[in-house]
Amino acid sequence: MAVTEMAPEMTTAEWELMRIIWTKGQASSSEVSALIRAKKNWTESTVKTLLRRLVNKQALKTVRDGRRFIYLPLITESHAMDQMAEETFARLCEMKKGQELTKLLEETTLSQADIRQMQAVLATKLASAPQTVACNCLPGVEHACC
Amino acid sequence: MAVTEMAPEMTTAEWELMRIIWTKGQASSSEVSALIRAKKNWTESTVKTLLRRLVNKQALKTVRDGRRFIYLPLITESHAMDQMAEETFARLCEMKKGQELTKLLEETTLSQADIRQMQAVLATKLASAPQTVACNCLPGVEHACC
DNA sequence: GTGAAAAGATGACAAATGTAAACGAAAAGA
DNA sequence: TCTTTTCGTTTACATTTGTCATCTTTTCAC
Repeated sequence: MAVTEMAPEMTTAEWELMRIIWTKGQASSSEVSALIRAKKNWTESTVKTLLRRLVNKQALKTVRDGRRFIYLPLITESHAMDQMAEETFARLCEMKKGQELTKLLEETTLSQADIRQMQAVLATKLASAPQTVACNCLPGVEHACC
Repeated sequence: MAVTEMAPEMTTAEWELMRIIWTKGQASSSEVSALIRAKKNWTESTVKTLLRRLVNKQALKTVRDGRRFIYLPLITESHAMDQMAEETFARLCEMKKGQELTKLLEETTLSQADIRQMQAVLATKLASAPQTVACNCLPGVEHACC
Protein backbone atom coordinates (compact mmCIF):
# COMPACT_ATOMS: atom_id res chain seq x y z
CA MET A 1 0.00 0.00 0.00
CA ALA A 2 1.17 3.49 -0.74
CA VAL A 3 1.77 5.65 2.27
CA THR A 4 -1.33 7.76 2.11
CA GLU A 5 -1.02 11.51 2.41
CA MET A 6 -2.33 11.60 5.94
CA ALA A 7 -5.01 14.17 6.43
CA PRO A 8 -5.47 15.20 10.05
CA GLU A 9 -7.96 13.13 11.98
CA MET A 10 -11.10 15.07 12.60
CA THR A 11 -13.58 14.49 15.34
CA THR A 12 -17.29 14.32 14.76
CA ALA A 13 -17.79 17.87 16.01
CA GLU A 14 -14.99 19.21 13.87
CA TRP A 15 -16.31 17.39 10.85
CA GLU A 16 -19.62 19.24 11.07
CA LEU A 17 -17.84 22.53 10.77
CA MET A 18 -15.66 21.30 7.95
CA ARG A 19 -18.70 20.38 5.91
CA ILE A 20 -19.91 23.95 6.12
CA ILE A 21 -16.57 25.36 5.08
CA TRP A 22 -16.08 22.84 2.33
CA THR A 23 -19.46 23.68 0.91
CA LYS A 24 -19.14 27.42 1.14
CA GLY A 25 -15.49 27.33 0.15
CA GLN A 26 -14.65 29.69 2.98
CA ALA A 27 -16.37 31.24 5.95
CA SER A 28 -15.84 33.41 8.97
CA SER A 29 -16.35 32.17 12.47
CA SER A 30 -19.67 33.95 12.78
CA GLU A 31 -20.92 32.56 9.49
CA VAL A 32 -20.07 29.07 10.63
CA SER A 33 -21.73 29.72 13.97
CA ALA A 34 -24.88 30.95 12.30
CA LEU A 35 -25.08 27.97 9.97
CA ILE A 36 -24.30 25.33 12.51
CA ARG A 37 -26.97 26.69 14.79
CA ALA A 38 -29.60 25.14 12.54
CA LYS A 39 -28.28 21.79 13.62
CA LYS A 40 -26.34 22.04 16.86
CA ASN A 41 -26.81 24.16 19.92
CA TRP A 42 -23.22 25.19 20.12
CA THR A 43 -22.23 28.57 21.44
CA GLU A 44 -19.97 30.83 19.44
CA SER A 45 -17.27 29.98 21.91
CA THR A 46 -17.52 26.34 21.05
CA VAL A 47 -17.36 27.03 17.36
CA LYS A 48 -14.32 29.22 17.81
CA THR A 49 -12.57 26.55 19.81
CA LEU A 50 -13.27 23.94 17.18
CA LEU A 51 -12.10 26.21 14.39
CA ARG A 52 -8.91 26.94 16.26
CA ARG A 53 -8.27 23.24 16.73
CA LEU A 54 -8.88 22.63 13.04
CA VAL A 55 -6.31 25.30 12.22
CA ASN A 56 -3.84 23.67 14.60
CA LYS A 57 -4.44 20.33 12.96
CA GLN A 58 -3.84 21.98 9.62
CA ALA A 59 -7.23 21.12 8.31
CA LEU A 60 -7.99 24.82 7.89
CA LYS A 61 -5.98 27.93 7.27
CA THR A 62 -6.98 31.52 7.88
CA VAL A 63 -6.62 34.75 6.03
CA ARG A 64 -7.30 38.00 7.80
CA ASP A 65 -10.17 40.13 6.65
CA GLY A 66 -9.87 43.28 8.70
CA ARG A 67 -10.76 42.45 12.27
CA ARG A 68 -11.74 38.89 11.59
CA PHE A 69 -10.54 35.67 10.03
CA ILE A 70 -11.76 33.83 7.02
CA TYR A 71 -11.30 30.09 7.31
CA LEU A 72 -10.35 28.05 4.27
CA PRO A 73 -9.94 24.29 3.92
CA LEU A 74 -6.44 22.90 3.61
CA ILE A 75 -7.66 19.45 2.72
CA THR A 76 -10.39 18.55 0.30
CA GLU A 77 -13.64 17.03 1.35
CA SER A 78 -13.04 14.15 -1.00
CA HIS A 79 -9.69 13.37 0.54
CA ALA A 80 -11.07 13.56 4.05
CA MET A 81 -13.98 11.31 3.12
CA ASP A 82 -11.67 8.77 1.56
CA GLN A 83 -9.51 8.69 4.61
CA MET A 84 -12.34 8.36 7.03
CA ALA A 85 -13.91 5.56 5.04
CA GLU A 86 -10.57 3.81 4.78
CA GLU A 87 -10.00 4.05 8.51
CA THR A 88 -13.38 2.62 9.25
CA PHE A 89 -12.94 -0.31 6.91
CA ALA A 90 -9.44 -0.92 8.15
CA ARG A 91 -10.96 -2.06 11.41
CA LEU A 92 -13.03 -4.74 9.77
CA CYS A 93 -12.21 -8.32 9.05
CA GLU A 94 -11.07 -8.68 5.44
CA MET A 95 -13.53 -11.43 4.86
CA LYS A 96 -16.49 -9.43 6.09
CA LYS A 97 -15.92 -6.18 4.26
CA GLY A 98 -17.91 -7.34 1.27
CA GLN A 99 -20.97 -8.10 3.36
CA GLU A 100 -20.73 -4.75 5.05
CA LEU A 101 -20.41 -2.93 1.78
CA THR A 102 -23.43 -4.79 0.47
CA LYS A 103 -25.46 -3.59 3.43
CA LEU A 104 -24.33 -0.06 2.85
CA LEU A 105 -25.35 -0.27 -0.78
CA GLU A 106 -28.77 -1.40 0.30
CA GLU A 107 -29.24 1.31 2.90
CA THR A 108 -27.83 4.26 1.02
CA THR A 109 -29.83 6.42 -1.32
CA LEU A 110 -27.98 6.22 -4.61
CA SER A 111 -28.54 8.10 -7.82
CA GLN A 112 -28.94 6.27 -11.09
CA ALA A 113 -25.54 7.52 -12.14
CA ASP A 114 -23.97 6.22 -8.92
CA ILE A 115 -25.49 2.83 -9.50
CA ARG A 116 -24.37 2.64 -13.10
CA GLN A 117 -20.86 3.53 -12.11
CA MET A 118 -20.83 0.89 -9.42
CA GLN A 119 -22.13 -1.65 -11.86
CA ALA A 120 -19.26 -0.86 -14.17
CA VAL A 121 -16.74 -1.18 -11.37
CA LEU A 122 -18.18 -4.48 -10.22
CA ALA A 123 -18.32 -5.94 -13.70
CA THR A 124 -14.64 -5.19 -14.13
CA LYS A 125 -13.71 -6.56 -10.75
CA LEU A 126 -15.62 -9.76 -11.19
CA ALA A 127 -13.19 -10.97 -13.81
CA SER A 128 -10.28 -11.03 -11.41
CA ALA A 129 -12.14 -11.55 -8.16
CA PRO A 130 -10.98 -14.34 -5.87
CA GLN A 131 -13.27 -17.20 -5.02
CA THR A 132 -13.05 -16.29 -1.35
CA VAL A 133 -11.36 -13.77 0.90
CA ALA A 134 -9.76 -15.10 4.05
CA CYS A 135 -10.59 -13.89 7.52
CA ASN A 136 -7.78 -12.08 9.30
CA CYS A 137 -9.30 -11.61 12.72
CA LEU A 138 -6.72 -13.44 14.76
CA PRO A 139 -3.40 -11.69 14.31
CA GLY A 140 -0.86 -14.13 13.00
CA VAL A 141 -3.46 -16.82 12.43
CA GLU A 142 -4.48 -17.51 8.85
CA HIS A 143 -8.10 -18.32 8.19
CA ALA A 144 -9.02 -17.60 11.74
CA CYS A 145 -12.70 -18.02 11.38
CA CYS A 146 -14.91 -20.37 9.32
CA MET B 1 -35.43 5.78 10.48
CA ALA B 2 -35.97 3.24 13.18
CA VAL B 3 -34.24 3.92 16.46
CA THR B 4 -31.32 1.61 16.13
CA GLU B 5 -30.49 -0.71 18.97
CA MET B 6 -27.45 1.26 20.02
CA ALA B 7 -24.41 -0.87 20.54
CA PRO B 8 -21.79 0.72 22.73
CA GLU B 9 -19.25 2.82 20.91
CA MET B 10 -15.96 1.06 20.78
CA THR B 11 -12.60 2.67 20.37
CA THR B 12 -10.02 1.43 17.91
CA ALA B 13 -8.06 -0.31 20.64
CA GLU B 14 -11.12 -1.95 22.08
CA TRP B 15 -12.21 -3.07 18.64
CA GLU B 16 -9.02 -5.05 18.19
CA LEU B 17 -9.79 -7.08 21.27
CA MET B 18 -13.39 -7.56 20.26
CA ARG B 19 -12.33 -9.07 16.96
CA ILE B 20 -10.39 -11.70 18.82
CA ILE B 21 -13.25 -12.51 21.11
CA TRP B 22 -15.81 -12.51 18.33
CA THR B 23 -13.72 -14.92 16.35
CA LYS B 24 -12.95 -17.28 19.19
CA GLY B 25 -16.41 -16.95 20.67
CA GLN B 26 -14.91 -16.42 24.09
CA ALA B 27 -11.51 -15.96 25.65
CA SER B 28 -9.73 -15.30 28.89
CA SER B 29 -7.68 -12.21 29.47
CA SER B 30 -4.44 -14.08 28.99
CA GLU B 31 -5.61 -15.67 25.75
CA VAL B 32 -6.51 -12.27 24.41
CA SER B 33 -3.16 -10.93 25.57
CA ALA B 34 -1.29 -13.70 23.86
CA LEU B 35 -3.16 -13.26 20.58
CA ILE B 36 -3.00 -9.51 20.45
CA ARG B 37 0.72 -9.61 21.02
CA ALA B 38 1.17 -10.75 17.42
CA LYS B 39 -0.08 -7.35 16.39
CA LYS B 40 0.23 -4.86 19.22
CA ASN B 41 2.82 -4.41 21.89
CA TRP B 42 0.32 -4.06 24.65
CA THR B 43 1.09 -5.24 28.15
CA GLU B 44 -1.25 -7.56 29.95
CA SER B 45 -2.22 -4.60 32.07
CA THR B 46 -3.38 -2.72 29.02
CA VAL B 47 -5.40 -5.64 27.79
CA LYS B 48 -7.04 -6.07 31.17
CA THR B 49 -7.96 -2.42 31.28
CA LEU B 50 -9.50 -2.55 27.83
CA LEU B 51 -11.44 -5.70 28.67
CA ARG B 52 -12.74 -4.10 31.83
CA ARG B 53 -13.88 -1.06 29.89
CA LEU B 54 -15.62 -3.28 27.36
CA VAL B 55 -17.45 -4.99 30.18
CA ASN B 56 -18.48 -1.62 31.59
CA LYS B 57 -19.73 -0.58 28.19
CA GLN B 58 -21.66 -3.81 28.02
CA ALA B 59 -19.92 -4.98 24.93
CA LEU B 60 -18.66 -8.02 26.83
CA LYS B 61 -19.82 -10.07 29.76
CA THR B 62 -17.83 -12.39 31.94
CA VAL B 63 -18.33 -15.77 33.45
CA ARG B 64 -16.05 -16.99 36.17
CA ASP B 65 -13.86 -19.97 35.46
CA GLY B 66 -12.15 -20.67 38.75
CA ARG B 67 -9.63 -17.96 39.42
CA ARG B 68 -10.17 -16.21 36.13
CA PHE B 69 -12.78 -14.73 33.85
CA ILE B 70 -13.95 -15.81 30.46
CA TYR B 71 -15.07 -12.93 28.32
CA LEU B 72 -18.00 -13.32 25.97
CA PRO B 73 -19.44 -10.85 23.49
CA LEU B 74 -22.74 -9.18 24.30
CA ILE B 75 -23.09 -7.72 20.86
CA THR B 76 -22.50 -9.43 17.57
CA GLU B 77 -19.70 -8.51 15.26
CA SER B 78 -22.19 -7.97 12.50
CA HIS B 79 -24.19 -5.55 14.56
CA ALA B 80 -21.11 -3.65 15.62
CA MET B 81 -19.86 -3.48 12.05
CA ASP B 82 -23.20 -2.19 10.83
CA GLN B 83 -23.26 0.46 13.45
CA MET B 84 -19.75 1.62 12.84
CA ALA B 85 -20.30 1.82 9.10
CA GLU B 86 -23.53 3.69 9.64
CA GLU B 87 -21.88 6.18 11.93
CA THR B 88 -19.14 6.82 9.45
CA PHE B 89 -21.51 7.38 6.57
CA ALA B 90 -23.78 9.51 8.70
CA ARG B 91 -21.05 12.11 8.68
CA LEU B 92 -20.99 12.35 4.93
CA CYS B 93 -22.95 14.54 2.59
CA GLU B 94 -25.93 12.62 1.23
CA MET B 95 -24.98 13.52 -2.28
CA LYS B 96 -21.46 12.23 -1.96
CA LYS B 97 -22.09 8.89 -0.33
CA GLY B 98 -22.43 7.16 -3.68
CA GLN B 99 -19.04 8.35 -4.84
CA GLU B 100 -17.45 7.25 -1.62
CA LEU B 101 -19.05 3.83 -1.81
CA THR B 102 -17.82 3.47 -5.36
CA LYS B 103 -14.28 4.14 -4.23
CA LEU B 104 -14.61 1.59 -1.49
CA LEU B 105 -15.86 -0.98 -3.96
CA GLU B 106 -12.82 -0.33 -6.08
CA GLU B 107 -10.35 -0.54 -3.24
CA THR B 108 -11.75 -3.50 -1.38
CA THR B 109 -10.92 -7.08 -2.16
CA LEU B 110 -14.24 -8.71 -2.88
CA SER B 111 -15.07 -12.32 -3.48
CA GLN B 112 -17.02 -13.38 -6.53
CA ALA B 113 -19.99 -14.10 -4.33
CA ASP B 114 -19.80 -10.62 -2.77
CA ILE B 115 -19.76 -9.06 -6.19
CA ARG B 116 -22.68 -11.09 -7.46
CA GLN B 117 -24.71 -10.15 -4.45
CA MET B 118 -23.92 -6.50 -4.90
CA GLN B 119 -24.86 -6.73 -8.54
CA ALA B 120 -28.21 -8.12 -7.56
CA VAL B 121 -28.76 -5.36 -5.02
CA LEU B 122 -27.82 -2.67 -7.49
CA ALA B 123 -29.98 -4.06 -10.26
CA THR B 124 -32.96 -3.94 -7.95
CA LYS B 125 -32.19 -0.47 -6.71
CA LEU B 126 -31.71 0.96 -10.15
CA ALA B 127 -35.40 0.65 -10.93
CA SER B 128 -36.41 3.03 -8.19
CA ALA B 129 -33.27 5.12 -7.96
CA PRO B 130 -33.65 8.89 -8.10
CA GLN B 131 -32.06 10.88 -10.86
CA THR B 132 -29.98 12.78 -8.35
CA VAL B 133 -29.47 12.98 -4.60
CA ALA B 134 -29.35 16.44 -3.06
CA CYS B 135 -26.49 17.72 -0.98
CA ASN B 136 -27.30 18.39 2.65
CA CYS B 137 -24.09 20.00 3.80
CA LEU B 138 -25.49 23.29 5.00
CA PRO B 139 -27.95 22.58 7.80
CA GLY B 140 -31.31 23.97 6.92
CA VAL B 141 -30.24 24.83 3.39
CA GLU B 142 -31.57 22.64 0.59
CA HIS B 143 -29.25 21.90 -2.27
CA ALA B 144 -26.39 23.57 -0.53
CA CYS B 145 -23.76 22.71 -3.02
CA CYS B 146 -23.72 22.42 -6.84
C1' DG C 1 3.11 -24.77 53.81
C1' DT C 2 5.95 -21.62 51.36
C1' DG C 3 7.34 -19.14 47.58
C1' DA C 4 6.72 -18.16 42.80
C1' DA C 5 3.40 -17.59 39.05
C1' DA C 6 -1.00 -15.98 37.41
C1' DA C 7 -5.28 -13.23 37.73
C1' DG C 8 -8.07 -9.59 38.91
C1' DA C 9 -8.55 -4.82 41.17
C1' DT C 10 -7.02 -0.15 41.73
C1' DG C 11 -4.82 3.89 40.70
C1' DA C 12 -2.40 6.81 37.39
C1' DC C 13 -1.44 10.01 33.92
C1' DA C 14 -1.06 12.52 29.58
C1' DA C 15 -3.52 13.66 25.38
C1' DA C 16 -7.76 14.33 22.93
C1' DT C 17 -12.73 15.82 22.95
C1' DG C 18 -16.92 18.25 23.87
C1' DT C 19 -18.43 22.38 25.59
C1' DA C 20 -17.97 26.60 27.33
C1' DA C 21 -17.04 31.29 30.18
C1' DA C 22 -14.16 35.38 30.53
C1' DC C 23 -11.28 38.80 29.00
C1' DG C 24 -9.42 42.22 25.84
C1' DA C 25 -9.18 44.80 21.67
C1' DA C 26 -11.22 46.84 17.78
C1' DA C 27 -15.03 48.63 15.15
C1' DA C 28 -19.32 50.73 14.68
C1' DG C 29 -23.16 53.31 16.28
C1' DA C 30 -25.09 56.98 19.18
C1' DT D 1 -15.99 60.37 22.17
C1' DC D 2 -18.46 56.98 24.87
C1' DT D 3 -20.81 52.71 24.56
C1' DT D 4 -22.07 48.59 22.70
C1' DT D 5 -21.17 44.90 19.68
C1' DT D 6 -18.14 41.79 17.58
C1' DC D 7 -14.10 39.16 17.18
C1' DG D 8 -10.15 36.75 18.67
C1' DT D 9 -7.43 34.85 22.79
C1' DT D 10 -7.00 32.52 27.10
C1' DT D 11 -8.38 29.51 30.48
C1' DA D 12 -11.25 25.79 32.11
C1' DC D 13 -13.10 21.48 33.13
C1' DA D 14 -15.23 16.91 32.94
C1' DT D 15 -14.81 12.69 29.91
C1' DT D 16 -12.75 9.45 27.10
C1' DT D 17 -8.81 7.00 25.34
C1' DG D 18 -4.29 4.90 25.20
C1' DT D 19 -1.02 2.80 28.19
C1' DC D 20 0.65 1.16 32.16
C1' DA D 21 2.46 0.04 37.12
C1' DT D 22 1.10 -1.80 41.54
C1' DC D 23 -1.15 -4.22 44.89
C1' DT D 24 -3.85 -8.16 46.24
C1' DT D 25 -5.44 -12.51 46.00
C1' DT D 26 -5.31 -17.13 44.37
C1' DT D 27 -3.10 -21.20 42.95
C1' DC D 28 0.32 -24.60 41.93
C1' DA D 29 4.69 -26.59 42.17
C1' DC D 30 8.03 -28.02 45.53
